[in-house]
Amino acid sequence: MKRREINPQQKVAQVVQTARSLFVTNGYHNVSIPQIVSESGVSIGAIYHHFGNKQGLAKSVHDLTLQQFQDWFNQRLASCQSVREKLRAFSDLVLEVTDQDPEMMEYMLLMKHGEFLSDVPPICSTEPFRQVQEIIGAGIAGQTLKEGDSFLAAVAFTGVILRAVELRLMGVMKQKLAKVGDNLFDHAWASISA
Amino acid sequence: MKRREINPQQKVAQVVQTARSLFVTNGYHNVSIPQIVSESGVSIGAIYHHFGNKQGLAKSVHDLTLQQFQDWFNQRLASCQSVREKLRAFSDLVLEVTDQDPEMMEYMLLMKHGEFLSDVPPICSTEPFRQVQEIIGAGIAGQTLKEGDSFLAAVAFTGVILRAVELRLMGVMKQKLAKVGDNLFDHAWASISA
DNA sequence: GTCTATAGCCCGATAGAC
DNA sequence: GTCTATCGGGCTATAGAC
Repeated sequence: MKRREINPQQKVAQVVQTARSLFVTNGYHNVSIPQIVSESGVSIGAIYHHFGNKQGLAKSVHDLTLQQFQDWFNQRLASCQSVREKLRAFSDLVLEVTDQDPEMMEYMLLMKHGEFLSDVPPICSTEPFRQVQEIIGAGIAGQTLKEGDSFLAAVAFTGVILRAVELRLMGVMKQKLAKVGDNLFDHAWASISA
Repeated sequence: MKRREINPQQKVAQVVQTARSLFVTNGYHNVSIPQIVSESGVSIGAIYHHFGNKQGLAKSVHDLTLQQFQDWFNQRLASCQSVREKLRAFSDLVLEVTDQDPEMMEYMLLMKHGEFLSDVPPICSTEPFRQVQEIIGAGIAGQTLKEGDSFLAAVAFTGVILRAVELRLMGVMKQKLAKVGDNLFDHAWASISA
């Protein structure tokens, strides 16, 4: 886990990863720089050199995390045709990430970014969620989906999926989400299909 | 707002209310006792006398808030017969509280209580949510609702409603929830009905 | 029960050697 | 670029008068 680093880029990456993990587990304000120093193995001087201050570090964590999720989503969307396939791709991605890298999902879904970062929009008004609404809007226009407001339909669809993710992250749901993916998607689809 | 208090009970209540408001707006760790002192008009000595420490104050805020929500829910349930009526009562209560006392709803839904209170179960494994699952379980047994796991169905139903609440609280949704209550309930109901 | 004053701690950030 | 040592500030909690 803590292999010796010589490359400055790897040191930076190590700090970012440690920081996200600690932020998610303990909350931003419960994490001190000295703590990040001891868990990452990078000195306080180096951290301030690279990130300026604690908030700068948080911004890096934020940007890198969101960018990665968006890249993954676009990658999967590329091989989808129908509205149903595209929404399924969203659902699958979210559930898989939750199972395999819960800290990433917890960072995106459960942290109150506004408490420590100013001028970041809520995650859910971010590109991937805009895309989901667009897909659903197209489905309504094409009469695959029930008529009505596309924003509300997107709320309903993502609500079913993301609620399960939240409950899983909070430890209320015991089983892996992969096991209930089909079932969950059926509910989500039923909430919006024509 | 800040009328002079003589009754100690009112002082306590004043502190609790101020504290919840500040916790919700700024986050627990961004709120200092001196800040609560100046906004509530109650001295630091009195606060420590009544609540022991900052966490004791947080515990009072937590218990009082949850108790109030549960009382309201039980009150409304009492006059409902069918599964659909009961679930509608849940939906209506949640949406109304969000419109009328968003701070209360934000406290319940959006705060990470585990970060500052130990040994509190997540809100969603709390009595009202247990009741919703029970109602849905009965609906499945009575074939009003689609067959399947009652926990997952409860996730789906509450997901649709609570996602809308979250988005409203985060400022992503602009309109009052009362305006979209019917629509939202239709989506939520569609996700689980037979 | 309520107040003021302050102790004691830990944090974020900086300075400056290497 | 990276490090250690340290400053200044704001916090929680306590002490003790009223």
